[in-house]
Amino acid sequence: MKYIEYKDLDLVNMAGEILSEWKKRDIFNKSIESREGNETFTFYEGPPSANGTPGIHHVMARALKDIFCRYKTLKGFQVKRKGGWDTHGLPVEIKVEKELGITKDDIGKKISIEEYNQKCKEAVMKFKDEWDELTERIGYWVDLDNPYITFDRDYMESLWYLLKAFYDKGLLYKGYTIQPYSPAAGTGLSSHELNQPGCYKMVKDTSITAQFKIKNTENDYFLAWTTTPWTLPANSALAVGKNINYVKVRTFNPYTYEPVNVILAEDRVGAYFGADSKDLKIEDYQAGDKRIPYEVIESYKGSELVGMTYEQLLPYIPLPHPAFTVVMADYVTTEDGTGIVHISKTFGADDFRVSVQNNIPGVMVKDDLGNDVPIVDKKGRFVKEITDFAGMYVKNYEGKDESDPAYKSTDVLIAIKLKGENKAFRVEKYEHSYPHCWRTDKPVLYYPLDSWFIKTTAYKDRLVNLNKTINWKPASTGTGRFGNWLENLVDWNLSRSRFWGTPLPIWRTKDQKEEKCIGSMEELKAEVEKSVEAGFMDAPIGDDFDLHRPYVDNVVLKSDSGKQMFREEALIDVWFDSGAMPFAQWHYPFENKDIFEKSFPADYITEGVDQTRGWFFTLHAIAGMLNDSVAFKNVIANGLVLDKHGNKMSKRLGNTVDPFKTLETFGPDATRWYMIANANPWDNLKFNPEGIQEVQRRFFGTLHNTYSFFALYANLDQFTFEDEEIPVTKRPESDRWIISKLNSLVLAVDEFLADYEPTKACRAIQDFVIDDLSNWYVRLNRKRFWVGDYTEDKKAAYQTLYTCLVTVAKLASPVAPFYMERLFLDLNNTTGQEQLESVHLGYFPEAQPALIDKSLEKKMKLSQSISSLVHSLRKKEKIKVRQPLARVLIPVLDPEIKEMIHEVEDLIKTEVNVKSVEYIDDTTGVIVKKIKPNFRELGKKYGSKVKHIAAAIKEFGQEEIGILEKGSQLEIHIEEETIYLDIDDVEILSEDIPGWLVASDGSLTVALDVSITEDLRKEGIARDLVNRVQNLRKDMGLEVQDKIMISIGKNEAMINDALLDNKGYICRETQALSLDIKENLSDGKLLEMDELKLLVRIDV
RNA sequence: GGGCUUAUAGCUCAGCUGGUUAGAGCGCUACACUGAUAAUGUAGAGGUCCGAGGUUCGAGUCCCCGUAAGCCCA
Repeated sequence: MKYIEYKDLDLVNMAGEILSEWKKRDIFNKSIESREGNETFTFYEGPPSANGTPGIHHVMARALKDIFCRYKTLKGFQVKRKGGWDTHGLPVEIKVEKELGITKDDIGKKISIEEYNQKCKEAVMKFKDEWDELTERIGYWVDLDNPYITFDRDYMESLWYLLKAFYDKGLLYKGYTIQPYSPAAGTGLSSHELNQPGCYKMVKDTSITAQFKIKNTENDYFLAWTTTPWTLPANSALAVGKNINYVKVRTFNPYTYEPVNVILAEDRVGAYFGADSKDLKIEDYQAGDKRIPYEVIESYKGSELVGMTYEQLLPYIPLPHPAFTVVMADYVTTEDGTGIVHISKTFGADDFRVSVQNNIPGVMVKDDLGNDVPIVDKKGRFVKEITDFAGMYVKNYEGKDESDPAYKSTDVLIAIKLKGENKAFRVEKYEHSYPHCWRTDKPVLYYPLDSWFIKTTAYKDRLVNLNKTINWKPASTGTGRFGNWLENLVDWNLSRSRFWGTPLPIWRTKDQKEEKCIGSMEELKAEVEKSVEAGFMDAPIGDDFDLHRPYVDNVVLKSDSGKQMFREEALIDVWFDSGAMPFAQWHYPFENKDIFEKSFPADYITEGVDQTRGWFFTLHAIAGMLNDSVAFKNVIANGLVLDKHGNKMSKRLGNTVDPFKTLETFGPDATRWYMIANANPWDNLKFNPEGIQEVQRRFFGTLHNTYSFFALYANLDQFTFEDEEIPVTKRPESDRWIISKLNSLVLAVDEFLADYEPTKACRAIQDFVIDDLSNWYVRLNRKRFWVGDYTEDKKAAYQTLYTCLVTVAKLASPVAPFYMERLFLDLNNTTGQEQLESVHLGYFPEAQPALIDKSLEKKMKLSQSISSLVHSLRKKEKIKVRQPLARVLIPVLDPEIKEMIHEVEDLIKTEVNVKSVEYIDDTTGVIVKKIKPNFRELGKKYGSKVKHIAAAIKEFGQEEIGILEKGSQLEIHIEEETIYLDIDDVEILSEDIPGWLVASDGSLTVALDVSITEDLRKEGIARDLVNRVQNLRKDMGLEVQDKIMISIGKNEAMINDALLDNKGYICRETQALSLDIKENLSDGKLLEMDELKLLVRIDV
């Protein structure tokens, strides 16, 4: 059987062929089945949403998932990977709304919820086929046949189970958050609705800078500015910035003319006090003066103000301490206002958050049912407790004519009241952008709305600690982005008021006094039966009951006291869906308990860094709170894929890359390799197709060339690895070297992949293939493959190269699964070395440390450096490599180095075509040495004196160097101090050999003898001839193994001698049976070699 | 506004715990090689290591303040 020889490398078609082979032979399943009973490695697939087409970044993400699953499979683990689809949520709904040309309001009116949800269900899998195709074509092995789907009843039942588990632990509660709310429409608005064009409008509002009197002072006030004066009755705290500087200013209130001391940010003084008032004297002030004097009398850091208390501004509803305290908030700026921010817990999202963090209560009143409600009702009116303004709309929701001169907004009325009470420092109209309801065009309020929460804060410390056990790649995402997020955790708002999602399984009585949380289908059925008995429902529900809206909404349950219970309207956050996948993908705990237990937590997950607070968090929170465990042990948070200029890809800019086209052009392997090798996956990737091309040419091209080289000659020699393997120790030095390098590579790649460093692994493989294997080993050993008989040496060469290629195929197979499969099969199918039908069913190569010879690697490095230096000298002297030279001289001071070079002498000699390598040591006395300070050593010993010592060392001549080399100490004087230097404090290098042509690199120096003797010249001519004959052979279209006869026209004696002296060599090299010099050669070809002309004829 | 990341040659990236000439590949220029040949070798040009300060005998590397870009959150 022969190795397949290829014309050229077609990575695209090759991948297609491999793909159909895999399918035909069911290789993916075999890669799992063949590991049955082995230790498992658990991977969780972060479910994509198939309602859009996949992009190029999905290639990156999927490659990253695939690489480690394949690697672990090679390491013997059983790696099951269940695919999944994320199907619920807002993006789906919005897309459907758009398609149907409806808005949220129309749902339940123009279209029934039932129909609408049906549309969503259809839409969400719209592009599933494209996704599946991409997954397959990039070689991402994942079980697409049995995926988990978040809208499945079983999946949702697991979600209900989990929600009930939270509920039973007392971790699921109803509270409120501050959300955009439209009193005119009587509904909350999502951020998506707020982002509709035209929602934000410039409006002129009355803004007030209010004076908050500091407790236990005569007339000291904090100044805080607001553009929503109607929230001032709800003020319960003031916020300052940590690093902002504040000052106390002595001045007068412009409305009451009373003397006041006001505190505000230093940077804002200019905005409140005119420069023209600067020179005025406090004492000269007369009540009513237009210009008011001021004087800065004290200054504070923001942190110094924290904890100070003040009197309630509008004391309608008293509150206990710590209300009316100064707190710190990160969002305070000095761009406008006073640098002190008024906080009303019930009417601002930031305010609410800061209040919760500081235990500040909100200003609230009791409603008829005894529940806490804000001081503005749902219609936008002040409640009766706000006596002065009771029943007044906080904004103009009743449609009053604002152009009427008598019209006064509530904000203005509040301003008037404050002015009168010496509580307003400034009142002015302020134009700013403010959101409006897209339905009613009326201003939006930020308003507390009911929400269901998971009390994540109760487990904050545990979640923080569990996170510390997770191996994050990169680490900073774990400690920084994710860690900080956990440190500042707030309760998880689960509620979404939408239609297409998992309904919250909680039923309540009308009076809100009784409630029930349902955790399974069985439980629901049982409760419904009770309800049917009680006459609340007509019929029981079956096993096929759909848990979606509107069906669950129609379920009315019976409370313990016999009352009707209705479902709380909320759907849950879709992130709960995906975060629950470790449980729900197995329909846990209703089925597959054992599978779940074996596959929890995950060993590895990876998604984009944008998932940090999405999937990564919800996985972590659910697992941490319910199972007291991490959900994943290792995680790669990969970066973005940008266009080649570093811009974000977007449809609008038209710089997106079609993954299918990319795969069609470059094939999956080069694409994957490029994406992983070019930059660490957690860095953003500047995607440039030219980069893939380079990978294709440089890495895959070189590897393929190496294989082709091997295949060509191995086929000629019929090498199929049938013979005994020659012990590595018995192989030539260069074989042992590349085998040593190969084993070092195996260790390195294993280590990198185990450490989730795919980029380093790729680069190591790449360097090995290109530099070590192709450019050095193969180049140096070419002759062994094509000259002479099938000797032991040749066998060793084949075996060595084969081992290198097959090992590279295995090492690189996780990243380039198609090409490496091809390479492996092409090799292994011929030799039958391993009983494997796929490289992916095999095992990761075992490194044999005994075969790693670091000193040999070092030797080879030396020979490479020396060769490179000689090449550069030849080049300088314009002596081509074909011309043999007599000798290279290498000055060596270190006998160890000398010994090492000596061992690779032969290599050097062939590589640079010289007859001998000679060493010059000290004894010859011709070497000029150079001395350099060893800063690392000197720094340790002498610290600040290093500079002076270095200067002294620079002055040293050969004599001082000699002293140190003998092992004696050298005494030098630095600033009246005597310092004894020894050999370790310096580096001694040979620099020059007078009268020779030298080149040096670091500590290596070589000299080349460039004199060409007659013998050398003759040999050069012979080599030249070989070269020309080879060209002729090629021109004649001869095969490598074809034999020829050479005839040459007679020439001058020297040339004839040159040819005859080297006849054996010439014949051997050119596969010639004879070489004759003929007196009269008529029909030869005239060859020009430098200044020579030869008439040559070749006969087959 | 906050958190995190990134910034080194025209481009893509290395640069370990600080050590004195900052590297590689691609690209460019020149030359060589010519049975791996749409390959390969050698050499050259190309750097205020984003900016300003600081620590240190010594900073691309450590600290601080900025600038720009990106992501997430407000």
